[in-house]
Amino acid sequence: MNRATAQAEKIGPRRSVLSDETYEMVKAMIFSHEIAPGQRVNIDALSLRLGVSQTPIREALARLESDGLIAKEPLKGYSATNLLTVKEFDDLFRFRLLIEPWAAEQAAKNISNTGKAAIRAEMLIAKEALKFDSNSKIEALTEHDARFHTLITQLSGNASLAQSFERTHCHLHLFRLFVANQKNLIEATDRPQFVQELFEQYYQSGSGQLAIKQHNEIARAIIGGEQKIARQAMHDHIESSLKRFSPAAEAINEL
Amino acid sequence: MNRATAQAEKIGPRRSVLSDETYEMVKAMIFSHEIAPGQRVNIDALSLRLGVSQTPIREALARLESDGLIAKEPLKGYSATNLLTVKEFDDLFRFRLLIEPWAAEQAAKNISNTGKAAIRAEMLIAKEALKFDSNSKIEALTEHDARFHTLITQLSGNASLAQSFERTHCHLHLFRLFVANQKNLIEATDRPQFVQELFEQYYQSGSGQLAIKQHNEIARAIIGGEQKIARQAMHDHIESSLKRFSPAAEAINEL
DNA sequence: TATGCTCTAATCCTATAGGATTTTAAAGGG
DNA sequence: CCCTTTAAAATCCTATAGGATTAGAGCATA
Repeated sequence: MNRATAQAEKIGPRRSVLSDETYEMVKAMIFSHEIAPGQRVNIDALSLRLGVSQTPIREALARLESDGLIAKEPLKGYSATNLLTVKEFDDLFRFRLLIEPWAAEQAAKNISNTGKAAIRAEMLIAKEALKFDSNSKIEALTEHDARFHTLITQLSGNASLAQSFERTHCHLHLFRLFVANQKNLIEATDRPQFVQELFEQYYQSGSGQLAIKQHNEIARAIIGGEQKIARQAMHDHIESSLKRFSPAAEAINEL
Repeated sequence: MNRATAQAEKIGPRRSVLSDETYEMVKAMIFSHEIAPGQRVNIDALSLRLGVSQTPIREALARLESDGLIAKEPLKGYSATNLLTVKEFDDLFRFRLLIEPWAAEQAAKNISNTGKAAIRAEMLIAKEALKFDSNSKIEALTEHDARFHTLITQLSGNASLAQSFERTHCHLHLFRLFVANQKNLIEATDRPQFVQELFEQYYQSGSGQLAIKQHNEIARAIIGGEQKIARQAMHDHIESSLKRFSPAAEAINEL
């Protein structure tokens, strides 16, 4: 009796296992620079911090290592991977240019009613996100961007491709670049002018609208089943995105 | 003193950590059907079988899950993933057609002397492997194939692409299909004739030579810096490979 | 026969101790 | 003052036992 009662008193039965939750928590910590790039990750400390034992921590870290978010040096320990170098940044976008336009084309080819609904719903969220102010807007837009691109790779119907895109974790990497730049702005106001401009120009005002506009074009093409247009629109969008974020990567690498 | 001596008396200092070795061991067990597709993977049993404690087993399984080789059902346990369905098989090759021809083109563009040497060395190994008999030949050729394609994705210079290819584990999946077919042949000699033919035709006699011939063409083009030819040769090779293996996937799925 | 309960087995998670390795710091010699 | 050697601390990695929770089988009852 009292056992059942005790269980009912909890917020509810645990659905996912502890290691999965831990994985998400640690990923979020990396996302938000609570674990900074390059920083050592102490298992004991994490264990205390998250209130779980070492076992789930280890499983989460093993998965994160497989994802390329955490690096493991045998007998030394784990540490968060560094920010993308310019080369890695470029490779990432080259890779995206290889797979995402094709994904958009296939999505347009195979689009279903549920697919259309999913795209429309996502674009509605984006429209709402534009109304937010500064920081929460950036966060909301980043999340929308991640979901939008993930959705299209899934709608391509190719599981290998979708999984491969997922594992690039490109939005996490881009967001980390953003946070790093932001931190630099706060901590060092005597930075070159161009970093200031970078922040204003590429993250704040016009950039959000531009990305959403491009997303809308892609969405329209896919929903309309126009394969070639969808492909081209996605290609242009990624190239535009590359140009927008490139200075961010370069600025960090020059420090 | 005696500590140094004791260390020297061992076969050598352990380079990699136990969890890494465990990862490779379990992967090999999946590779060879010692852990059959769909079979449950018991942590305790593995722990006894490999002579290591649960901790490294858990880490290895977490990574294998991330690789898509093992599936985890929360609070139920791990199990090896099933063989590729025809759809997954098709997706995988479609994805390879997307990235590998481009990789070959880039490899031709950026080829260095060390790159040339690596390709030549790999093709020499392949030449030797052709001399082996039946089963060991197939194994040697599979391993060569894996190394060859991995090498080219690495020579593309694009880290994202190389990593993405690596994580498809395509050769492991293809080899599992092969083993499954072979097992069927042994255990059920009354299978339709076409499976017999499949085995003879696609795995044994001419197939090895054909793949090596195509590899040689790709190798020549890359070493010669002929981008377009390298691209086309890789494209044709993968399509040829798709046609060769496709019946294997279909035969298994029809069981 | 179908439903509900109990019990067993399996699995996940925790806790803790000890060996192995690296890093840090200090002491001594040049 | 600086460098090398040595010792100690910190950290990682492994091993093992046991509690908590869940899934599934077997059995009783309507």
